[in-house]
Amino acid sequence: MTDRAPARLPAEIRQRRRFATKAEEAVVGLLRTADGVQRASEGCLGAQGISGQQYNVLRILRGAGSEGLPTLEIAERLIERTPGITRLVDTLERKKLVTRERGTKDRRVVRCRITRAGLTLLGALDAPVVRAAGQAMRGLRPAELLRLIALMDRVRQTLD
Amino acid sequence: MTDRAPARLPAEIRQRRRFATKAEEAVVGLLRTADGVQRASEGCLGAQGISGQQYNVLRILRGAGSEGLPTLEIAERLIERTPGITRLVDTLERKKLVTRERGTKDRRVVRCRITRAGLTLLGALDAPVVRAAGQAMRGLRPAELLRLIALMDRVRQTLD
DNA sequence: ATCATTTACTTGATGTATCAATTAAAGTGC
DNA sequence: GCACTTTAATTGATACATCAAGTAAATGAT
Repeated sequence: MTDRAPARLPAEIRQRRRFATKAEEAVVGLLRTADGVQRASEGCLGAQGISGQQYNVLRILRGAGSEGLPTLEIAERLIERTPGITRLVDTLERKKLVTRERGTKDRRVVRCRITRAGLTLLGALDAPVVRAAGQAMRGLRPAELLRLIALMDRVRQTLD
Repeated sequence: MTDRAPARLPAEIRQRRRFATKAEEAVVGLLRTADGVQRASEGCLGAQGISGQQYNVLRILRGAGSEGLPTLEIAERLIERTPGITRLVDTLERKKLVTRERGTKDRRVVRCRITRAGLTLLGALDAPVVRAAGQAMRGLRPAELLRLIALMDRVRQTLD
């Protein structure tokens, strides 16, 4: 028995290599990081009893102003795409956070608007959400944050 | 009327600014990018009739080898955390892709193992998944890919 | 003018996720 | 040995997501 023969392998590398390629490692890293960041940054929404998707719909409608937006345009702007936009807006309407009315010119479109109550709710969340985002990203210095943003923008440009 | 007074603002900036901070922009970018990349890279799973979470459980169990893993250890290693690990494994057991047996030493733990069928299924997915990841990340050059991975690792280190 | 197509949403069926509460076994203190 | 806590996993209630199919209005083609 010579000492050139490795006695035992560390237990962690029984999987020959965790990722076949760097692209795969990046994909997993992205999903993992997004899950953690989402958890960290959406924690403060629970206090107001709305989900992340509902919050994003409200933000989109606030951004759209008093003209509101057709239902499917909200879906297009959402962070996570969903075929369930109708029921998502249903929920917000039940909570009196948005209103809907069928268009007069084109009677197929349903225009959604945020209510006063919706604006108030969003107002109460603005500061906590910004604070939570800052916390979630505290591991990076400003320049690194910019680099991360730029890299992800580039990834998205080639998607679809 | 001097030309120093701006005549009108572009319509897009009726929302004073889209993000209050760069951290918030990064958080939204992360969620958006992850959603798109997930869609792109998990598309190939549909062919085998399993979800991304199910696929990840199978990969974890393949990595664990023949000893398998206790149910909750799978949950800890998952990309996206879930309280629904029991039912996730239920589904895989129904599909005959994993087996479960209660431990003899500690009768609380349930040890999960991947079956031959599970390994075969994973084997059929390995190449498509790597290919899809490469496609999803084709917007970045190798050095940029490494930088993205490193930045996200740093973000995760400060989470929780 | 009529019919086919597209667009904008809605609905039904089914599956998956999430939270809180529960069971059962193991460890801990005395 | 007996209560007390912790750990591992399961279950029930309810919400949310997803897919396929459907409705109704508008648009386009002949």
